Amino acid sequence: MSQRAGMSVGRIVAAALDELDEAGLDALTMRRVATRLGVQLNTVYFHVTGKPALLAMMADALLAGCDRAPLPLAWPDRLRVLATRLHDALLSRRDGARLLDLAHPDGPRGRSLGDALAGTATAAGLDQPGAAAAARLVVYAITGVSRDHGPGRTTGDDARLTFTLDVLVDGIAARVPATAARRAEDDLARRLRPPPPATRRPRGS
Amino acid sequence: MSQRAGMSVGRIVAAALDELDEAGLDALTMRRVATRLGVQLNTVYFHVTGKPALLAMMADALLAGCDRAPLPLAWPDRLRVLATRLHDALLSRRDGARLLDLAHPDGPRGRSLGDALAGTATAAGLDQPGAAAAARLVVYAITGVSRDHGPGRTTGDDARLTFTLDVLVDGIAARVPATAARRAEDDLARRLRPPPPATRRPRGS
DNA sequence: ACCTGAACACCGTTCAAGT
DNA sequence: ACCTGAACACCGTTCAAGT
Repeated sequence: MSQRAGMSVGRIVAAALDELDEAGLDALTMRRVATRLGVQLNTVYFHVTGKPALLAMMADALLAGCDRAPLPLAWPDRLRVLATRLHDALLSRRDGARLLDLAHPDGPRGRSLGDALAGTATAAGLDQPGAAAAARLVVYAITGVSRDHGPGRTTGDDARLTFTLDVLVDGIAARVPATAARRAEDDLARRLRPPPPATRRPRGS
Repeated sequence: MSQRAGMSVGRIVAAALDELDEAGLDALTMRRVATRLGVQLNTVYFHVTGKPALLAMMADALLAGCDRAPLPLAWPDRLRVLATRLHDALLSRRDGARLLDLAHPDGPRGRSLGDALAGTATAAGLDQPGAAAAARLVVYAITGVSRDHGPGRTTGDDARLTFTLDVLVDGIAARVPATAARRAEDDLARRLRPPPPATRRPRGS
């Protein structure tokens, strides 16, 4: 019966994710989270505004690290890696995909991943609204694929992810005007050339 | 206080959809549906298994007619028309997109639309698993676009739908092997030739 | 500031009847 | 068969205190 339970938002979010894994999204309850933490219901409410806020923080936590590790430079590979990491993240917890589109994450990790995706589409040569739409489209597609990915790992599931990524990459590539595509390629080539060469001096001077 | 209220599943689903329009998905309650029908709560439960079943039937009703009216023969146009109709259907009711991915519709209209989309992808030249994946992808994308479509009609919303459809059509086209694409084109050309010519008789007989 | 105990106004679902 | 009335076991959220 200690007065101080040493509670924190971080511990609450972690416990809520564990409860999600065990009980599923439909059975996820503020009371169950409190019970799991060995604490009174209102202790949770002291640290967290309410259930929607908790769900948003859970969704955001799920996306942690999706855009952390080093990414390939070429935009198609980068898009594939980002999308695959999102896919893995959503499958790492039970009902992860349902959680994501129930409470779309405005948190830092969600925005960071969205920015990384939009940046990748920009690198492909899309303009700003196009890149934003492409980033959303990737999230829609991956969330859907993850949601329908049954708990029993069917062999066709990886094929569906691959197919989806192929369609998206080819579709985005086709939306890039020829001039923008060439400029994006030049950008990439310039970044790949190991030492950026100084402006060449005329031979005789 | 009439004993017979003349209740039916159809009236209940219609009332639930009206209640959805007025109150939104979060406030949609079995009791509110009953009240709207001027009937006791358990009258609803007599005709409907439970709330999940009602939501599924609502989602299915939302999809009615998406694949009814005549469709263009060429697969890109057909895909665009089907997807646009789905988009319109999801926007025709408040929280329509959220309803759809909360209770994905196994009902007849949902399957019918899914079959129409898969058939369109098959007409493009995709094999069976590819066509199924493409059909799902279209639904994921349109649902996402519709969900993020704010209640205030922004001018950029139609542009986002167009962009999304462009990416999907181009991406699907790129996934079709060259031989399958030519066969699909031949199929279409054969169907467009107005009178199917009888097998030509040898000149002399 | 941090946590408890108790309550409020709901909710989905079910049970026992009525006609 | 169709509908009512009343209840059960919850739920998210809040209020009034304690230390």
